[in-house]
Amino acid sequence: MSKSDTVFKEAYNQSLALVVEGSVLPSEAELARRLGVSRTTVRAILDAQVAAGLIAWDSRLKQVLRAPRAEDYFPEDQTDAVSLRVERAFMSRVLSSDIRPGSQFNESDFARELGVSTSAVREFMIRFSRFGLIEKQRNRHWVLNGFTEAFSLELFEVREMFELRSARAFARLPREHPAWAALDAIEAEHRAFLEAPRARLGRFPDLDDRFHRLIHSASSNRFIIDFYDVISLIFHYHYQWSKIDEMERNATAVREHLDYIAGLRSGEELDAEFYCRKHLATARETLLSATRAREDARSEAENAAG
Amino acid sequence: MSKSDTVFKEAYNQSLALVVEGSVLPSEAELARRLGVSRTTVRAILDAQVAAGLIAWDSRLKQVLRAPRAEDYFPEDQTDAVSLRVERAFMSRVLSSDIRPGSQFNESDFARELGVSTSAVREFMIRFSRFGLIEKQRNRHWVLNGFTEAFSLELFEVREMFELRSARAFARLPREHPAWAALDAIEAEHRAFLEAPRARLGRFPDLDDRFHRLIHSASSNRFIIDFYDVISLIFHYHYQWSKIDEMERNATAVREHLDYIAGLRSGEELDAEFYCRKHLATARETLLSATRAREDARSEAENAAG
DNA sequence: CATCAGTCCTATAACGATAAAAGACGTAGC
DNA sequence: GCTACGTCTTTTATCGTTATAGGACTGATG
Repeated sequence: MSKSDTVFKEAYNQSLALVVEGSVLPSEAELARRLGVSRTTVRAILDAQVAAGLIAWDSRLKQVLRAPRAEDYFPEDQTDAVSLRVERAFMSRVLSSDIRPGSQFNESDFARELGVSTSAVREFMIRFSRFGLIEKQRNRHWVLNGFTEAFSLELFEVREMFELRSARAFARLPREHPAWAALDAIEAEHRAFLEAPRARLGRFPDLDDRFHRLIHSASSNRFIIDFYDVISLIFHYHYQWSKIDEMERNATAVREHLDYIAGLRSGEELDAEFYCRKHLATARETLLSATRAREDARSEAENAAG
Repeated sequence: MSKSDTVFKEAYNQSLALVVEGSVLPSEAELARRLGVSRTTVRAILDAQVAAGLIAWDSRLKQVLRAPRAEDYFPEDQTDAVSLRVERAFMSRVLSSDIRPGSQFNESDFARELGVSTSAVREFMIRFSRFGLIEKQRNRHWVLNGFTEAFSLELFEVREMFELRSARAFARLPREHPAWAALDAIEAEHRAFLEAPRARLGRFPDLDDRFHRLIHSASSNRFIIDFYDVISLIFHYHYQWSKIDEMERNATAVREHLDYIAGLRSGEELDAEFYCRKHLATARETLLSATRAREDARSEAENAAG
């Protein structure tokens, strides 16, 4: 095989939303813009829609013939890039409790298990090594460091430094800076969350991510902003993994965010700093308790085995 | 082609230092340890030495027949891993003044130019992207951000945060901690430098690197320690590129390091912090002036061309 | 005359293959 | 009984190839 057609499949699925009976599809360039792909891919999608009998396509006229049915969609698992599949498989392995820190990791075994090429795994490992969970010596195997308590502590030490600095920078931004408008919008989303938390269950991680990224962007420092990718990834998988008390944790975080936002708005750097620290301390504890639980589970399993 | 035999060639060249007329080579395992390679590679080296008539090899006896000559060595450019060649070529391109920030970068052209495969370039780019000088959008080309003044400022902002924290942590280390002994050794090297700077010309970058890495290690934080790789790489190529006033700059840095060391030893965190800040300010200025000179050269060239 | 589609070329993502290097295991020699 | 060597297996580094996606150019169309 060669390059996978996940971009095509994902965009094809998205494009079906525009296929409304009796309507006419826009120009290729317009479709390309809306779907976020190139015109080449759009043309491939249109060809496929013709083949499926969804549309009639003659140059400028793209007439919808029938509404899409469930079987017109590509299965979801085929729409993710190989790299994403590798990432997910890898993270679920790292987050699972049976990884001993310092254990070796084999590229080709993992590739075989997932049904992808060794290069795909290899490139993932290289990309992933900046997250501090794996390391390698030249010409030797990769070593899994394990998602340990030490890792969480080190991660949060840097996060605190970076976010405090960013929060202070944010508080100093001139009032006409677009970041304030973005903050207003995010604050509104938070209030909506408080009002109907149940309806928005599972959508907090995304909001959380956007909130913290906005804060970090005020640093205007690519290293600080990039570092948030590490935190973001860890939290992304962490949320998926530990669903206990989700509602309560989210509610706490939302309230802390609102205080934090108020602190930023006050223009008093010390206020911003105070609420920033407070929120980070909570987030730190949440992550640490999960990390400890996993480490306990692992050592217990080892004792039982040994 | 497949995996390159640079490990073999490099180790072969090194092994020739042990080939002294009339002597006998140690065991395979011992050689492997000394050369830092596997026994497999050692055996390949011994085979090659036999083929070159350098030694007679019969099981445990490895009798040297003649001293190595100049032509017994592999040329130096064949002893570097492909990845290292890619790195060097890439850095000299980024550091050269004719890169416009935001310009595109083509994997296959670069691969053809260097005579390596596209995968080699690709893996390098992935590895290198954590240095903040390049970026990519999915399914699109790489973008060179350029080694601009903004880059240097952002780099130093983070460096200051990390090194100050590390220096404070260092000052707090208990006196029996091995880091203090390492610091003693490095201090002695600095004093030797002051006494005979000319004899040690060109060897300061290595000393500088080891000194700062030692400081950073006191943070016990993998993210802080890893970040020093970024700084180290930038400085490595920067030193090679800007040789003006080298002696003077080195002498200043050595004196600042000695003050910094004294500050760490005093046990007063404020002292350590003061001299740390002072040294970092100098380093920052040095890098910035070089960055500005390069940016000026570029815009001048562009004006001349436009 | 701006927007659209047809066509073609180029660059990237992913693959599988191969030689180099690492490493494991058993046996021989001192 | 330890150390060293012979042999074999496993794993990585690097390569070249292929299908997909991006993008540029050009003529057609309203």
